[in-house]
Amino acid sequence: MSNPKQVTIVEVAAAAGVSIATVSNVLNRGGIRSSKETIRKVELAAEQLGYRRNTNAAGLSRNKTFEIGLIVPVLGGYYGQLAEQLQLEAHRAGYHLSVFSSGGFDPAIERRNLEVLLQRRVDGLICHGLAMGFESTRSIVNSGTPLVLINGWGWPEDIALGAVNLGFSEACRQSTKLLADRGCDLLVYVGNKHSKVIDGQRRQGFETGIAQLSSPIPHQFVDTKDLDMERFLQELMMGPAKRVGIMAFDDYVALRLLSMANKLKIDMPDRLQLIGINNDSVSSHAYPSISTWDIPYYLQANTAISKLLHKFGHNVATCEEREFEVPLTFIERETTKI
Amino acid sequence: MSNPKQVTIVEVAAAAGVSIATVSNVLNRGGIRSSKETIRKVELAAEQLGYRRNTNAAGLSRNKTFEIGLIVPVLGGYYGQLAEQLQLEAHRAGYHLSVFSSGGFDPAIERRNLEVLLQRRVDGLICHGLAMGFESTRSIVNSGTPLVLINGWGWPEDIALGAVNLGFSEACRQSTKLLADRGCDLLVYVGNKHSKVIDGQRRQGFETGIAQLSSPIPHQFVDTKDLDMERFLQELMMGPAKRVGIMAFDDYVALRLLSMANKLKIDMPDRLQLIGINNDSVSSHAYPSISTWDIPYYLQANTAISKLLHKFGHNVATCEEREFEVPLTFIERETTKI
DNA sequence: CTGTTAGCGCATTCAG
DNA sequence: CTGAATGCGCTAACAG
Repeated sequence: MSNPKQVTIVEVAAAAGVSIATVSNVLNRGGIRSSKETIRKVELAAEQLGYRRNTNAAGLSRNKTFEIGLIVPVLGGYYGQLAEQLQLEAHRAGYHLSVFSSGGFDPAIERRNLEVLLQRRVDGLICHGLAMGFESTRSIVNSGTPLVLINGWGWPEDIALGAVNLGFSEACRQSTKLLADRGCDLLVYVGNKHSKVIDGQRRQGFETGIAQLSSPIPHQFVDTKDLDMERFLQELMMGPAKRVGIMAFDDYVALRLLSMANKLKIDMPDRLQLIGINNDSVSSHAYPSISTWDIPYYLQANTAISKLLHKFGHNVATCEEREFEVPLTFIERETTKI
Repeated sequence: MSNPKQVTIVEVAAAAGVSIATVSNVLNRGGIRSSKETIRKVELAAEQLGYRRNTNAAGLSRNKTFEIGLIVPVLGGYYGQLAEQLQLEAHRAGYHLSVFSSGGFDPAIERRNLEVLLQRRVDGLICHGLAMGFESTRSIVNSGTPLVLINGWGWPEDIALGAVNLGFSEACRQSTKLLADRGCDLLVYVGNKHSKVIDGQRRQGFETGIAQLSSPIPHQFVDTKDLDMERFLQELMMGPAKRVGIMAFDDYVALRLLSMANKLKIDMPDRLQLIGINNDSVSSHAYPSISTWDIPYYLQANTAISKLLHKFGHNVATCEEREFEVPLTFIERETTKI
């Protein structure tokens, strides 16, 4: 017995001198109206007794919890921003959002949290960058709970309702063009294979961009993990390239490159140009400030929630496509401006 | 009717040819043992039918949810790290943690989330930097749900079980000494009044430190909000001080100062020294890298959860003090090393 | 309009 | 060891 017994509608009913059904009616403002008098009495009694509805009981009774579960890899940066926005959108629709972290792509934790959410009978699920594979996910989530993926490319229809994906690929594609236009004669993508699928999208966009260049430019791929940044930049500067353009995995990777460039006194943007992704606050506060791609959190969150609401039967406009791609917008700052 | 009807113990019982009570027993590994044979039958049936326990119903029935609610001002940086750690500790104790954000100290959102959590009958609550005042909080949380505060100084006993606070004050106090030792002849605290109570702690520690200096050093207070950093740093450099020591509100503020200093080509650490707080990843990746105070997340999370567990009746060691202060540890980096 | 009743899914006595 | 019965707090018909 954890809590010292909370007030229930039974007590409120007694205090107000009405039946529990009446209490339930007035307190939830259902279709049924009550007389002014009873409303007053009930509200007063509820107020005085400090009544607080037990939503678990309510959910049990009507088989609907008005809860949406969210699982993100980590509570910070881009994921955190998204979560905030999702919470807002959920609230707007009368739901609440419970946020869980998979502890940095840990499949075990992710799985546990998924299980917890399902056991809570959440009405819907939003998952970002599922670390588990198709099969694993399917076996867990086949209960009929609607699932919307964020940044989930090519997931089977029987698992997820749909997905809202960020246009990383396109952003990276355009970045190569942009860096080429700015006069870069060597292009490099500094990835992060830790975030497997997202890294894949970015890399692919970069490759596509390279292939579409009007005049070919040498390029290379490296990964943050096995990279000695200092040595890497030094060699770049001693190489034949007059101006190197780097597409960084995200703003944090960009910041690290930028810091090292500062240390090596590399002239930015003359000898080195840099583009990040996310428009994290660090990108604008760094010196020089980092050009980056901004994420339309509102659009992202709104479409994700809308997909769920639609499934719930709410009458909302929602895109038909299963995989909706939201475009990023370029924010030009000092690392590329010439 | 949101979900297309989930499997219940009734069906499992039928399939296994036993009663629901038996199912409940074997599935929850309660005190009561069952025969090997029934265990097998039940587990098989549950497995095949894809049974998943409805924790809401279970919670309703035993008046215990094994859920802990967490409210943080924002899902990112320090707060995010803490949330991750709290989730871990909660898991370890057999609870799960639902994370909510108050959307950046928004009292309305905070209040709504608190209410939601209370209505869900969470077993316990952990709140970080409550935006609402004493009275407001008391009126909401007086239901008997145990509440532990993080960074809540001087809260009345009838509201919160206790608090675990970070030693910001002490860290700032020591920082002044340190900057003085490094030869700074002007000390300034760049605060952030947006985070009222935390800013207060830091400022106070800074003041104390100043007062305790063996030989007095001129000092000043400014606030991030109404500060033109460029002009501010320029004037500092043109002033009489040979070496300025800045205690920044946190690593992000420090990064902004550092970036501006880089832009103005101010020599760090010779003419300007800088200390941040939080040991955020940016502090180590900036150039020059930022000296800062590291937060013992594990200790923080562990004591917070322990306080709750203790209240729940679990037999755990827990500190007696109502307000437990966890000390920060200094990480020296290039902005102060000479 | 208001009260009565029958569940929601599960845990928990208390008899067999 | 197992099962029938009761209740957790609330909602949803359905009667009055």
